[in-house]
Amino acid sequence: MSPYVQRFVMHIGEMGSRWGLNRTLGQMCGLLYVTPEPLNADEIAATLNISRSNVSMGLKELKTWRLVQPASVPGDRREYWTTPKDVWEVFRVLAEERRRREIDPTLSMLRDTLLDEPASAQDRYARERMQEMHDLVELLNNWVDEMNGLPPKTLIRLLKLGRKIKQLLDPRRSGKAPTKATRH
Amino acid sequence: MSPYVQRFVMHIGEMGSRWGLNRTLGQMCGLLYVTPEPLNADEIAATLNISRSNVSMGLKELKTWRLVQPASVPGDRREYWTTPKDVWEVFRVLAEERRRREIDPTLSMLRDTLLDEPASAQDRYARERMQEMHDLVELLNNWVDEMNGLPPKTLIRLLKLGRKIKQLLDPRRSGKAPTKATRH
DNA sequence: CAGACTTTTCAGGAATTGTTGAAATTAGAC
DNA sequence: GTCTAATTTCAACAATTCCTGAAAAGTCTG
Repeated sequence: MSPYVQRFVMHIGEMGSRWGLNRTLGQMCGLLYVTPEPLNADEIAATLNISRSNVSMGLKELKTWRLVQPASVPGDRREYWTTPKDVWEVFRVLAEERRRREIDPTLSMLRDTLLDEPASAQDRYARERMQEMHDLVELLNNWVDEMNGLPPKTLIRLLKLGRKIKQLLDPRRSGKAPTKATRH
Repeated sequence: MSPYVQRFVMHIGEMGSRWGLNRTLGQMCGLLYVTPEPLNADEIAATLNISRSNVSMGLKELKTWRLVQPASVPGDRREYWTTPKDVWEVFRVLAEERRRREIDPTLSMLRDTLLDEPASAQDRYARERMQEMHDLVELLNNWVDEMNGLPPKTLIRLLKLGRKIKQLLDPRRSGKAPTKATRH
């Protein structure tokens, strides 16, 4: 591994732990992402100086993250691995998986709990807070879904617009008919 | 702690570990969020069945996350604590802090590395991948900054629009700001 | 500044998470 | 089917993270 690549791989490894992966998983991802050809497990182990079994377990977990894809090399029985090379794809997958792990369980819990009757003033207060949290999470979730359905080019255009989007939105209440009478 | 509140607090605790906090930190946040009045450290320790010193360390870290605010109770020397009660505020703070911890360091690393000359074909390939990653992160970062500058109401309106925003983008649709004019 | 009360620090132990080599399993070639 | 190479599993060990009680450091009051 050249120093150039190493700097990147080691950094991604360090960040891995902040991203719900761990150092090794991060390093594996980083390495596969910046390596043009797919690598087999032994190559990964040798490059990162970790055991073969660690690589096996790492790949297993990375599969559940959909961050790693098998590739076969003709005439070689071993399995080769790589990551999606389109960074937008990586980002999308990462966002989806993180939502599945970090948001969805909480949304379920909130839904369940909100069905129960609060039994005291304290519970009623708690319920209000939970309702607000639920509504916010759901709003964001839906929005992400909608954005995901957009063609990438449109999405990029939107992102580049940034705050200017406000101008399209504001001057004469435009877009969807406001169902609630907000203000005149 | 009522079962109603307990369910919420325990869940947030479990999720805490997936959110860069840990179980205790999560529980503390959850408890303070759904409790109407600020609590002092002893109350937190007693409610969550953890040691007083653990609470002290937890509060220390939660302060660095800006998730916890001091509140003083007249005639009581002890410090009382709460979280912001506006869930949007919590969300905004959380997003900022996570970016600071999870994104910013990587952006720096990418900038630094991209200044270096790649020395081989492999390095040049790696550089391309890094450049793309850099550009994506920067685009998203800028966009988040822009959105943060928007008044909350506008932001909510945007989020609710979802994919329909696309219609506003399309120039052919109707020259200027395409108003559907459903106003009375 | 003494005394009472509160918060913070920190070294050591507990718990959790990560890593490994050896053994078991799987899959392909013959 | 056997033989061989590749992969996966798993129990034990290692490393890291978390939690605690005891002690130190603050802080307010008179």
